[in-house]
Amino acid sequence: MPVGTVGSVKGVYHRDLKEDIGAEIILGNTYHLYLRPGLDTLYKAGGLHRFESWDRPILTDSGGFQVFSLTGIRKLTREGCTFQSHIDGSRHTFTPENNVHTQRVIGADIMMALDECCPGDADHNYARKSLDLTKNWLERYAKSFRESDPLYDYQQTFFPIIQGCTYKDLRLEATEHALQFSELGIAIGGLAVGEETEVMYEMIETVCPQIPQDRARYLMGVGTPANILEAISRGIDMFDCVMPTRNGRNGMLFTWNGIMNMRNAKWEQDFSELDPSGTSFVDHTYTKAYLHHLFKSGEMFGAMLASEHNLAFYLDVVRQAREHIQAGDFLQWKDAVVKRITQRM
RNA sequence: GGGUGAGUACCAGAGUGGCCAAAUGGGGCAGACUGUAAAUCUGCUGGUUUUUACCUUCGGUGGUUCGAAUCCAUCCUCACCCA
Repeated sequence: MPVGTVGSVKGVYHRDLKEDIGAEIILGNTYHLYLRPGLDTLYKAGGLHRFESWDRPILTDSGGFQVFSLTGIRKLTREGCTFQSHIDGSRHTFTPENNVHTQRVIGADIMMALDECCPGDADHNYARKSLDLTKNWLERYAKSFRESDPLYDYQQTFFPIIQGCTYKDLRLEATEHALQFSELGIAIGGLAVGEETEVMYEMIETVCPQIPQDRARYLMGVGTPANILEAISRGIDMFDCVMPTRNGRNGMLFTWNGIMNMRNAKWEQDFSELDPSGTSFVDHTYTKAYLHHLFKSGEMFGAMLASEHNLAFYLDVVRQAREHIQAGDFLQWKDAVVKRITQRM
């Protein structure tokens, strides 16, 4: 299984799309499909034949997180969630049922269940109710999935999402429930949403041992390169995150030697190559001073180069993680590099 | 030579007797960003001090006043107009 990214599918219709999916469909654009050694054959056996021939499978999110970030213009009910477009105020509704349909239409290889992303600082009572809603939606989603067929000539699978906020009892309950609907993989959601990083790691440690080894574990929305390595050490296989592109656009570069804020004055006269240990062509084609200049000047090209670099770096991180797992020295390697990559340059 | 207008912090530009260390932009310096309403947002930007506070600033000098970036006199500089 090659490590790869799904390119941006935001606003881009699948080449075989059979229905107009409408403009309200919002999809993330940086899925980092790191997969631990040993899972490769699983995917081939799972009937997702495109995984064999195409190293860039499509993964679509349900929109559950968008709804989470829409506080103020959303309404959650048992039926689903209604929200207003920030563009024209029009109302839209996500239900587990129409969400399955949408992701069928897009033709994602991996579809994500519709869930409620519970805030990291929610109390147990709220988290309890939130989890009940997510469980109800998951059951309906699974039913709708079973009763519908792919619209294209390949199989699709969906990942249920484990919620439960920062409460171990809820996380365990959610894991047991979600596993009933897990075919090839399962996701952990509702983390990195306000809680302490250590708490996030605790939740991963709580959940992962409950998941069978042959199931891919996808940690949604995480995170920094260090977060990713720590999560891998706790059993996670897949990630996605806006961080490489968003932070890149805002001038932050992640490298093996630490984090650079390209807007900082210290780079103004630094004509060394962008990242000597980088794997992207931009790392050896442009200088730190040039990128600094682009950001200070507000040139879009700076954001483009930074995104390119960060995506390449993220992929390098997970590729090397795989190699060290295979070599048997992952933990030792991880502890050494985490120190380096988290320092400020 | 005559006339009019203007000189405010790095830049532009408000302010026209006390609530002014001086609005607002820009620039500068830093920070944030984790299933993308995000090429975004936040803070600082005369000096000393942790804050209160105090000190030095609004072209120069000298006045008026309890108090001046603001009023008066004068000088300097710039812009425009007339000759």
